[in-house]
Amino acid sequence: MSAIPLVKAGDDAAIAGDARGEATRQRILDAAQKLFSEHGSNGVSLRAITAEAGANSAAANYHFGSKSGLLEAVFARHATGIAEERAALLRDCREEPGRPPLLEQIVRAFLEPGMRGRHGGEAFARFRGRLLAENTELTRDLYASHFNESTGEFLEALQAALPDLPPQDLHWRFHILLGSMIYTLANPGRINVLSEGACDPSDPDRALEKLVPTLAQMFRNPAPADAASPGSRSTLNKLQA
Amino acid sequence: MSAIPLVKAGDDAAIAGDARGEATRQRILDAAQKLFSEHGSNGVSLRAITAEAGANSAAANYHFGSKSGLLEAVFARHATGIAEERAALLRDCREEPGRPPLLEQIVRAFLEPGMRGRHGGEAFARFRGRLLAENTELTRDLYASHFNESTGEFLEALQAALPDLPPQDLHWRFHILLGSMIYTLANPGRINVLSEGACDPSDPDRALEKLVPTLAQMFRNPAPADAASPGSRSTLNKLQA
DNA sequence: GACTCAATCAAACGCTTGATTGAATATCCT
DNA sequence: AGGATATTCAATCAAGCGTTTGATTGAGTC
Repeated sequence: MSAIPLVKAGDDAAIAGDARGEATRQRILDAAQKLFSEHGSNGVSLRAITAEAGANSAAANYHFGSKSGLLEAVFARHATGIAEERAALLRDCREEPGRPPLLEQIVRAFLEPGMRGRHGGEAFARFRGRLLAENTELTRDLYASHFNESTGEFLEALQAALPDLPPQDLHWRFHILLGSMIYTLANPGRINVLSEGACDPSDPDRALEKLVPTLAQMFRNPAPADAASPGSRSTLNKLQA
Repeated sequence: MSAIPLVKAGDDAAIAGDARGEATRQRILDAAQKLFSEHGSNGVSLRAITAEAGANSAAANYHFGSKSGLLEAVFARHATGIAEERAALLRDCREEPGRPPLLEQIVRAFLEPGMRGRHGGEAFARFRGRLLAENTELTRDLYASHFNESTGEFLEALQAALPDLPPQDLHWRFHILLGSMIYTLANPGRINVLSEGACDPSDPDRALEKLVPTLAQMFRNPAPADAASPGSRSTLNKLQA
């Protein structure tokens, strides 16, 4: 009894488990994903999660070993699918019959799998956004182990499509892409009162429609002259001190 | 001992407060800013903060009333200065002798005050990033009350500089600007293993050097043809800035 | 020298946290 | 059917949480 009944990431164990156990397991994952995405992993108690899932308070520890084990499980449940779909879409870009892949295609191949469709949908998207913001060692490891490989492929594809863009600029523009994606994902419902409905990040389709062409075009812009703002810089610096 | 002018037996405890009290107050603010920015407001205990500050465990509640009171105080300490400097820099853009202000100037006027210089420097920047990610009602109110006004002015200035850009696109591009700024701020030390030093968000000067021209250029791009999603390829041919 | 009062302190309050236990119960296999 | 296994349950644990308390300090005022 005192031994660890923890069901490891083993898929066969999940299949072998009876229907009742698997059902509450999924309900706990759903509840955790929802509450984690709303309040962050530190803002929610295991009790609140199991209550939301209609399970006993000990159920989370039984099924996932610990709170961080539950967090890992919530992440892993959909992250793999996203990475795989990204890779598949990127492959489709390359195999396009004629010319080199369009930037819009590449950008969309990166953004779309994580922003809509299956793979948890909006709930998992917000969950990832929150997690990325927390930026603990655990979350960094989770992201790295699930996404680093496919992200590297996208960087290569972008560089191949933009041979004249210095790698440094390429990385910064990808940084901007990541930031705006995460900022979009993290927005629950709505944020920006100022936009008065003009910009609604909570609608994934609309967000993609706007982000993809804008970001693709941003990638396409030529690298700015490096000493781009010497004039404006000095005028601005005057005011300092 | 002291030459303090007669302090009316009044309520201004802050003025009447002796040097000892004000010093620990500041130490607590510094410690809270640091620890909040590293672990989020839910990830740090008041005890850890007061310990870091070298103060008694009750000191935080004494000086700030509650944990959220402390959070508000940390935020308010520098937020006002940032908003004011932003507004001042934006005014300078408008009063530029010659022609309409450059987009680069406007973008820099928005980004620079919050990313370097005084106003708390990197520590406060990370603090804001973390806070924005938490997105509670409190943090949303804090941001709205301190930044909404000046942000609105920037939106107006950008729209004036880009009269042909539809407001909707304007707001989405500003959304991208915000997202990349916050993503940059939130990065403590380092994140992206993939960039191998090509993109180091923890260096504010370097980040500004890259973000300002890239984002300004993004604003300057013409609005993409609106039928974006059905034929994501048809939008390409048009632009080759 | 008596008095005031912001500031500090050690100690405790009531409560929630993540985790564990052992008994009770459902499910599967032969 | 029956024994093994997997799951649920109520109860409990130590630890940590934010906050409150009453006493103490020490500089400033009368």
